[in-house]
Amino acid sequence: MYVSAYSSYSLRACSSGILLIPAPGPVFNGPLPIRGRFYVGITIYDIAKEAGVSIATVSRVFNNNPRVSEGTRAIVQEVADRLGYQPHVSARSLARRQTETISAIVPMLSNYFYAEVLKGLQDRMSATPFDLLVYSAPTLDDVGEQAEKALHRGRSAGVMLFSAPVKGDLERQLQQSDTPVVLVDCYHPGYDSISTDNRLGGEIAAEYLLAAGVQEPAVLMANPLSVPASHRMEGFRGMLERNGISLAPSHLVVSSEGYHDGFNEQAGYDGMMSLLEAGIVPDGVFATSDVQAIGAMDALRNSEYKVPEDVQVIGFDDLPIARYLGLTTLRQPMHEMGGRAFDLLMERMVHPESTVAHTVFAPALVDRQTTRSAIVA
Amino acid sequence: MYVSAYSSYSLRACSSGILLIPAPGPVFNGPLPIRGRFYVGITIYDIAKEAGVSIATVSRVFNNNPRVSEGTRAIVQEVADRLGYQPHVSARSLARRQTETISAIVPMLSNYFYAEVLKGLQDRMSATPFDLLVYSAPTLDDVGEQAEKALHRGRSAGVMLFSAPVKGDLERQLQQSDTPVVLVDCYHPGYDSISTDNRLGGEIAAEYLLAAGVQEPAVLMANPLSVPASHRMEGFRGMLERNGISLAPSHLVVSSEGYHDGFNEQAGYDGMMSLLEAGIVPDGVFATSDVQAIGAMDALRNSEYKVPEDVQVIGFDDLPIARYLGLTTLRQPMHEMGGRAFDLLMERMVHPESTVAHTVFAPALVDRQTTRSAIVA
DNA sequence: CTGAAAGCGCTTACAG
DNA sequence: CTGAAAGCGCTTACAG
Repeated sequence: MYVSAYSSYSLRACSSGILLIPAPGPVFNGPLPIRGRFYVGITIYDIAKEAGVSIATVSRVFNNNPRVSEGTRAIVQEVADRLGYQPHVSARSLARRQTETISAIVPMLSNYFYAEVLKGLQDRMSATPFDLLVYSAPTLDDVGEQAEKALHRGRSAGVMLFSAPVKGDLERQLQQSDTPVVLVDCYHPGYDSISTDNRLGGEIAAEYLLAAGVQEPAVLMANPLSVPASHRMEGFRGMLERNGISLAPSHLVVSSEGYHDGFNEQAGYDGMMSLLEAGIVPDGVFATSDVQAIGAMDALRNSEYKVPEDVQVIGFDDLPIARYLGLTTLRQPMHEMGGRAFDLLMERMVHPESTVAHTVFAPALVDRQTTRSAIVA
Repeated sequence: MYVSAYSSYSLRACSSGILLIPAPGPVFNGPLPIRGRFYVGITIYDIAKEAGVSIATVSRVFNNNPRVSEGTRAIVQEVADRLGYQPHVSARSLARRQTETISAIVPMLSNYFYAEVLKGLQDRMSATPFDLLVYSAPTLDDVGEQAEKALHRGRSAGVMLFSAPVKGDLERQLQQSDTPVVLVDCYHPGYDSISTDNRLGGEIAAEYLLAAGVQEPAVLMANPLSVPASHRMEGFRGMLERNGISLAPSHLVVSSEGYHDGFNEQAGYDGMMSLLEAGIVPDGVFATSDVQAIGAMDALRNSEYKVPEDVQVIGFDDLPIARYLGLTTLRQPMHEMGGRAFDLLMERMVHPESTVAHTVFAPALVDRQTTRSAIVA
């Protein structure tokens, strides 16, 4: 494979006709639209003066307080529009003792599972006044650090914590905070949560592979610190055992990457290669995520094994891409999970004392071409 | 294909051992860790009183003001730690006239290109005190709406606008704002920007396909309102013409989806199918994104065409997944783009009046197995 | 090195 | 329906 190194280049007209401008050197001479980092702009005092009312009245019209006459409301509105007034968010938050932003702490944006869940979240949020702060926490230490920021006083109206084991310091952090929390893809008895039944998913995968004639299954697992990955594996292994087949330690390959890594193509590729290099050729592979399955299939292809003829492969997640790759997998309703997570958070904000609720989705088998049963049927 | 409908279920112990709790109904009886949506917690007044100093002094130690004696600094610190004090972000922003959050307006999180760029951004940001607000703007109207929120007074120290045509209302919005802006994957003479040379990418794709023996190329393009997609296509077509080959209108299929859709697998699939159904079987296909290429390959597979033997395929982006799919493509340095975008924004915040700079990356050809030259070589 | 005071831009009882 | 005033929790000259 050949990769020409990319480079950023400057100071020449490139093929697209865009004039490239180096950091120093005056090229653009038009008026600079940017003035600084300080807030300027007009306040309620400006519009109060202009409209001939008090600031209280101005504030009332912007808060849709009914106790403002139509007349004054109209003139305030007109002045505000003309001057391009907009409330200052920090001042408003401070005075209201309430903020309109919520935070999501996710292991990494470049994990497509999270991208999909966040998409669902955003779609649901778009009809609300809330803004979304996204914190990235690839390692367990990062989770604590980012949680600290997200739970900062006045920072978030609520936080959604993704895929984190809630115990120890993190558990303490959450307990000390008054911010509503919902857990996504993880569990703790004290907090609302939304997840899919990972054990059940593993069980379904095992049943399915068994029915498809697999006799020597292997598991490509992400980092064992990941609770979802562990549950998927345990469900799989348990169902195997209930069918009289045991999962040999040699057939369980675990990613050594950081706590929430191992959910990527490379880990799947490496895991599959390590199996193959050890002379192990399973006839069925359960990967704890779709991307791992994709990596594994690449390893199989490079080693001249055919999927599903030689090796059947099943993933987990059902990313949109899985469909176009013909990947058999267990679907998590990612979009819906994001939307529901937001609903739960709103519910908790409105009723802080209501009973904690856990929503668990059942994963659904999506039968495609990387397994044999589809062919048989 | 069979998909069992997933469902959320409640009130039974599921296989994973998690007790499912319905929304109403008391099951969790432990102490509720959540108390409400209002800020509580201790302020500088509390710690000033406890430490026997003024609030000014407390503030100074938290702002690392050197003019505090070591002794008082130590006691204030101790009291603050003991009481678990943390500054209130809104109060601080208001008083400082400055906020520590920046905003990114992206078409959609579920487009993996953005997920990768944002990852690069986050990685760079993690060493800074800044937080990231993510706005999602799938349609052109949404862009205006979200920009309005992101540019709200006091909202963002800076905003990064992704893939949006900066003209008309949007241009006006930016001009009226004092917030530093950097453009990512788009261009305007008045704002710092970072992008890749899309036309050049198209040209390279054309040259490459031609060299690989393609005689009847086709283009699978995203929505024509997308400037990057248009430039890629134009570069491709131009280079073809310079080589005496013209791109017939029948061989240019354009997605009819919304302004920033068409960058997805389904669009690639549908585009390829429409070609095939019209009896057109190109021997080379340039897709304006990797995911479109993946969709197209699925269509080809379903129609029993072999890649690259019958049809060569080249994508754009070089998502991590492309490598494991053997997809030949043009790489954009997504991670680096995110990091650089942040640097540009910081630079602009510090030097509001400095010359506008445009950074353009040259896309790099990554030669893999969906084209023939790799095999020939 | 430290404190009193004004101010950041809103909201919201409290009177009228 | 409207206004004066206090307050949200900080920061930052200004004095000392």
